[in-house]
Amino acid sequence: MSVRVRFAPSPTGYLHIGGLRTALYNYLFAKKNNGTFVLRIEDTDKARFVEGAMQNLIESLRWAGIDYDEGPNKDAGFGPYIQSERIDLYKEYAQKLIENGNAYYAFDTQEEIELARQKQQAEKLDFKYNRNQMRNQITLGNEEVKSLLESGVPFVIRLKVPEDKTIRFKDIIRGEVVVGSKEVDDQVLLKSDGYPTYHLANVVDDYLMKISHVIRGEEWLPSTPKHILLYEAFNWAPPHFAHLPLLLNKDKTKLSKRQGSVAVEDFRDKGYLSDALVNFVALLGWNPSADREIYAIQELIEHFSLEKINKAGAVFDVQKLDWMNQQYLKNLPNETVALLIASELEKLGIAPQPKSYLEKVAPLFKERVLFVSEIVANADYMFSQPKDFEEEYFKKHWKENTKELISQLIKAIEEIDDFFHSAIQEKIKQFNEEHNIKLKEIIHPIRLMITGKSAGAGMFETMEVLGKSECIKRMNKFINERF
RNA sequence: GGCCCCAUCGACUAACGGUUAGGUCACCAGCCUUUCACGCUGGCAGUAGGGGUUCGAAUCCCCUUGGGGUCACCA
Repeated sequence: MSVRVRFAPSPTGYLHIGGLRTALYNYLFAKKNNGTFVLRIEDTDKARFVEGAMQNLIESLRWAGIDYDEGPNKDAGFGPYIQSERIDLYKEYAQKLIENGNAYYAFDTQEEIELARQKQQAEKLDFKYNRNQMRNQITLGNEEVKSLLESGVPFVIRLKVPEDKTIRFKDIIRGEVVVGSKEVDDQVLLKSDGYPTYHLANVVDDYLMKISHVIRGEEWLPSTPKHILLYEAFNWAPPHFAHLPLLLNKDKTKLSKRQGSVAVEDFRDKGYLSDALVNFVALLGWNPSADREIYAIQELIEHFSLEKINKAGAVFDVQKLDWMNQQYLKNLPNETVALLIASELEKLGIAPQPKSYLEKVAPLFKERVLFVSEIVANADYMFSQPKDFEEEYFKKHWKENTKELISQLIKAIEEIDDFFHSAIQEKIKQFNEEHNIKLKEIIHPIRLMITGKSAGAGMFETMEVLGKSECIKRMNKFINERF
């Protein structure tokens, strides 16, 4: 049997980080098994329609490097992949369940259901739709139903859950799960607006799209018995199930936007690299060996297995993600980092710099920051003359004789022909020997004058990149304006 | 509350009955050093509790406790 999996998000705005992981695991499983990764859009809630949400979702997936084999605009014969375009299909299948006695029409209004709910709550009972007391095909009889239907009153179709039956299914991650049918409500399958509920739509689609493995979040575990019942009602073989542990907030509740960013696009905007995010998220709840942290997507695919997925939820803690981002950033080619710096400059409205220049700036800073944005923020002096000078730094390293030394040093620096860091270093070393001073005594004042800051990349390298005349200009300017 | 799921350092995890319970992030100390980082070395820190089973339990079983999810004409 060929492996076919799907990621089936509801387009309600953005791609949730938990959704990213679900998509990723589906993707990894598909690729590992030479299978097919399907994207299906579950937009059966008209009330929650969000303009552009689907495009946004697809864009986020693409950014993360997760491309779908089948889905919107990529029909391989199982489409359409957008549920709102499949409405007739669900009606047709709901009808089949009516015919084979596994579902029934119901005409209760929202108010009537609410009333029944309150009544049961008053008696301290859990709410369950009582098919023998409500207005439906069972209490009304077929004749009455027929005329109601003809008169055009709104109706829903509900699943007729067997009275007393033990429902069992095997979850790849959790083992066997057993639930009594008493615990399962007569779920609405077809809503009064003619749209299906999730339960009907996902079962029908998974069957029609020949999905072999349903890999989804653990929040679906409690409703899986309903789905099993539906497969049985249709007389279909159910797919394999794997319910993923949840991603958690720091307080261990289900990851939500109340407690921080959860949208993939937010992480992108903050400057996280997609490879780092994917690597990090992959290792939340799954780990191939634990003796290594950094895995390229191809390696994730090679090692992936559903059996090794953890059962317990995983706290989403960005500390390790930040570290991972740094790891990826410092291993990025300079040309790539240069591009990222360029777009960061543009974002801040700073004048663009030549590509060749940025490629020299990149290696100086890429391994000392977590994000590219920090390069621009911390090393602003690489893009314009420093305006502020750290006073503490000045006090600490500027001595009585420093000014006089610098005047002479500038002359020495002017003599350097090939302004490379090695030559600069050599010249300064010579200068130090002549004046009988240590490197420490001169390098900090130089850093201060040229960068204004106490922290930065290697000073000789920094000088090389800035260039001889710029360095001299800055030193003269400092001396002239300061004293 | 009913039902379901879960439980190893602060966080992510490894150990598929036999290990001084390992690694990574974070934290602390040191080294490196022209600052800041990177890097390197070391340290702190965990099997929720109680019963079994077994020669032997983090690992298997039961109970307790704790946490989470879910109970819509939302997905």
